[in-house]
Amino acid sequence: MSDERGPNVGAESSESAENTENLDFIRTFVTEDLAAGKNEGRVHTRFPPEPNGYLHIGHAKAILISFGIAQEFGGKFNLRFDDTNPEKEEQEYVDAIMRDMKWLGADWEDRLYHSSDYFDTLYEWAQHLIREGKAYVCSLNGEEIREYRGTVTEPGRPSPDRDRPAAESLELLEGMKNGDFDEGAYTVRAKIDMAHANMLMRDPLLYRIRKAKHHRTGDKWNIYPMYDYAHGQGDAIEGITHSLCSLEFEVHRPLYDWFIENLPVPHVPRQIEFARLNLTYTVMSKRKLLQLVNEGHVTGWDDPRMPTICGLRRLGYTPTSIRRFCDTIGVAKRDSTVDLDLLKWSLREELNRTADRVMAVLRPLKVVITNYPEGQTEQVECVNNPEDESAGTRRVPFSREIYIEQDDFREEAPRKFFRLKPGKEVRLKHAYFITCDEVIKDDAGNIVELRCSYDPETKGGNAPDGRKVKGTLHWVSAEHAVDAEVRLYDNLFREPFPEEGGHFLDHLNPDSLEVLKDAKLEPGLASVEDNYRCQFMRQGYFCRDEDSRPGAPVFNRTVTLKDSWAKIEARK
RNA sequence: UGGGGCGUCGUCAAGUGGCAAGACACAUGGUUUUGGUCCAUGCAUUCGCAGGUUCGAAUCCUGCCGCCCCAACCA
Repeated sequence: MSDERGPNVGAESSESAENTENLDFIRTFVTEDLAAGKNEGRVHTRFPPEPNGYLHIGHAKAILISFGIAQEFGGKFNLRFDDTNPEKEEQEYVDAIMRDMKWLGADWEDRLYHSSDYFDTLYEWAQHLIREGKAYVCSLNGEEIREYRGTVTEPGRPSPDRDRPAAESLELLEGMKNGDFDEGAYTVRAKIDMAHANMLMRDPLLYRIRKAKHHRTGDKWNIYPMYDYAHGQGDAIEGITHSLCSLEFEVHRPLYDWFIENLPVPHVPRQIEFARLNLTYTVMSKRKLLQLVNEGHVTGWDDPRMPTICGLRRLGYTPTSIRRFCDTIGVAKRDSTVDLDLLKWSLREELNRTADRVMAVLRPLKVVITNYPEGQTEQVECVNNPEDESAGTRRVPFSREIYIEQDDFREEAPRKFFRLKPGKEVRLKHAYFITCDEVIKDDAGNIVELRCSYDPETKGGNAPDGRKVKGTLHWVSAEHAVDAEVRLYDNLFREPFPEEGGHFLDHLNPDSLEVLKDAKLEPGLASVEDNYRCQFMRQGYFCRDEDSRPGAPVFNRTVTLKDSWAKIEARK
């Protein structure tokens, strides 16, 4: 009951101490805000994607941080499409983003919003700023604006329109909205400080003229708000308490706060920035991902080699493993690049516990068991998952002719090679011990078949006389095998940092995909559904691809098993 | 260069004045009908560097070094 820490350590204080233990810096801020009584005790976050590309694993981190915090603090989580640039945004992306977020488990319930929902309010607020003398309509063109802005070391100069009377600006704004002017003729700018050390505060743009059709508002608007003028206001309107974003927006925060302070917003949100995710052996920028797709280096956004959510899903990753990964990497402010091995580990960790073990021969080598009765077939009992007894067992046919993996036989093998070699005995998983008696070769000297003999006493894989074998091989009965295509995926890039040292495309891994057309699967695999995940025993975790056709299944290798034999071999 | 950030094991990441958590990776040994899993052990006398304050510093102070972001009518 009582310990030696003294009477002051009550249940309450030790509990709160536990709760603040190991919190990342954002959760610490949220906890402090709650303790200070801010936001009426509410926690409300959001994810604000621009619908101009597909979500990738970096977005998954951001989504899971915002969604996770809302969940942990009993708060709410919104999805808001930041659709302020009609030229780049498309419905296709909107649909894909929602699909991927649902798959990840980030539930926005009925709170789906768009920045474009706020265009009317934003317009009124722009009028408000003009009336207050805090914004004006500027006639400088793009080049001039840049010129007038100055540089990081020199202050800018005021626009000649900076002191345009409010009434005149208001009228011009009305004209901009109505489409009276050409694109580029005018902009609306906040009047802040042309000498500010932060370039973003040098009279930033609120609106530009764009006579583009918007995927939601159609032709209603001829002007569209800039990111900085829309984002924080959207947060305020939705009652977002903690607006979490990546580090590059840190310099935007003074402007974010300026708008909140100078507009009649209903609520004051707080922006907090964290470091975005980088992963070894891949690239994460939308531009580069788009280039990979457009130039045909991959088959599409959902190519299993892509770090996109849909690519990872197709490769065979699970939502749970991605959540686990994001939990493991944590949240901080320092730039970092996470080892791809950690992502792979997250998947293996889950699938080791949950995936069925099945037998599949990727590169078949025929074995004839000469002393096994011709025409006989028997069913052997196989454990589905040694890590989970409740997964049960299944029966797999065994017969005189089987396939084993080419790699599992060597005519000349080192003593450490535990697999099949002439005169040696190994175990066929769940079946019998066999001994290699003869190697059959074609005219070119290629090994085309093995003649082996089995020991009928070893059924199930144990010898009554207690003799042991070092190796256990997976196999598939030739007569019963299901033919399949298997796609062996590897890292898209061969360098851990493809963006360093030359062009990233120069570091593409030419062996990122190997297609095996002649794989042999155990019969049960003929009838599984797309996306079915399992372990191909001794080889890795695989997932049935959507390219599968009746009678012609296709499997993707999601991740290999750890292979310490390969390591030993590689050392030589 | 002006401003804004950041520097703790190979990679992430705790720790915020009391004497370096954890995870991945790696290494070694054991178990094993997956060379998988699992188990055991090892892996930063040191926290970018240099001074200083202190009984005591990764944590406080000073200076320096390095890396990232900002000069789109993109987000």
